[in-house]
Amino acid sequence: MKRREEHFAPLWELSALWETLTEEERRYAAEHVEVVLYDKNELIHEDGEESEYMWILLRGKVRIFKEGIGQRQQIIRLLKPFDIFGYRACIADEPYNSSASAVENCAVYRMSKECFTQLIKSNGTFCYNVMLMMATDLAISEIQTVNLTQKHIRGRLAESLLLLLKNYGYEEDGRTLATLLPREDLANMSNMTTANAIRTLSQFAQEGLIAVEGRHIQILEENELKHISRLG
Amino acid sequence: MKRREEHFAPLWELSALWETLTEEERRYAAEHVEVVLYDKNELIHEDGEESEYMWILLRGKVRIFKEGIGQRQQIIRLLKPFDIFGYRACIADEPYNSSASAVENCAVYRMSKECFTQLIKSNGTFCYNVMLMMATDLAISEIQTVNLTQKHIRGRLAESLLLLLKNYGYEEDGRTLATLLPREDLANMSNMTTANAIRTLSQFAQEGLIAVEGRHIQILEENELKHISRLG
DNA sequence: AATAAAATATGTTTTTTAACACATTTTTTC
DNA sequence: GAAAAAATGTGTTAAAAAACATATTTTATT
Repeated sequence: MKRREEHFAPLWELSALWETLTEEERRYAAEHVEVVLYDKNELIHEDGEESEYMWILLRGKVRIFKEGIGQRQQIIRLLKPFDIFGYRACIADEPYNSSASAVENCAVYRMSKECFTQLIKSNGTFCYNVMLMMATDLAISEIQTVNLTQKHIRGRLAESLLLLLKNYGYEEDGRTLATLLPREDLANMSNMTTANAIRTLSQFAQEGLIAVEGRHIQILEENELKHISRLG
Repeated sequence: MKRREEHFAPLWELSALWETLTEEERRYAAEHVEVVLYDKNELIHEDGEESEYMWILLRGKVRIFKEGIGQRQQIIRLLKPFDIFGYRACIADEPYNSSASAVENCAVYRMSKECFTQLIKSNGTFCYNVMLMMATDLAISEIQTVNLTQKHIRGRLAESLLLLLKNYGYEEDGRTLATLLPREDLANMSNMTTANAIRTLSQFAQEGLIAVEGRHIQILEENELKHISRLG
């Protein structure tokens, strides 16, 4: 658990959300924020743990997940730089409702719960923007529930691949997903066993929809994947 | 579609949420709210439709659901009087993300989107309370995703029965659920086919966990149901 | 009250997916 | 760089749940 200090752009230059802070609030926030580094697969917060911080991802990828029955975990969302997490629990002043871990080596800003809720209370625009973010997360969660419960394996995996594309985009070649996930994570996103994720991925490759080389996945037939995802 | 006017307590006497409005805001809200009556099974709003109102349930029960593949519908939540709905879409200024229909004859207050968002913008405490509500809904949605994807049929049905108990409680006899739902709704809550909901309900009755008489369901072994729900 | 429609109940078959097993490859660790 | 551990790939079997079928009961409609 190395926790070196490092330099990053100030909070208010990261995203539209933090721009809404006043000069005074910026100073206040800067005092209550610190850089933390996490190693690949390191746990950032755990489901059920008392909430103490909210985080802003600076570098790397983070998975938000819940453990279900018999250690099976469901990935709820994957984060990219400047996404925030842990904010729901801070607002509700409840324990975290899910766990977060680093997909790869990560850097984050960590802000104390007190600071975050204070900013929400003092700045209406900021509050409204956080609210909008939560409204988006709620809609996504409800859509995801139906996707995961009603679609078949192929549909669920296609959905996950398209989600990765939407979230992280392509490498410079314009075809290879800019995401290197182990098959187990793909399975945990798609509510299936690892063996079935591997098998279905092979099928997609055989059908020429994707090309697979280790964890590098090329999307060859996006429209066909969309079709499979839509049908179930 | 009968829409008779009827008298109900003013908004601010309904729940803690609306108490936070100032005198002026109460007058403003009262002007933008109207009573609407819905018949059993009548659609209140539909997934994908442009959001125009948020609602406060006054009398009856409402189901919030999403249609998935092949007309299968997933019930996301069931509402009781003074619960609000349609607010997420209004805040995000998006189309509704789910549909709402009356489980039984219902009365609601209907408030225009403009009024609701205006109140949120003008009243910080009110805004924070709405935010708390959304934080709760988000946590419930994420828990529900894992429940519905990872538990087996018996676990999912037990879960739904316990949810009905928690949400609507018992009749005067202290044993019979104060909820008369068709088996199809039970199935749609629990992510299973109607036939399987009926079958599993019969099994539970045979095992002495519940007693069934038409749509009246008595909970006999709450702890055992909790156990089944926990195990999956 | 008669009829039609919808809901409930239950048995059987088929499909889907998890579980298990094991070989092979890749990645970590010392 | 060798050994150990983890991840990938694939076949087989078992379990879970949907689909289908049909009878019966209840509820709605005229």
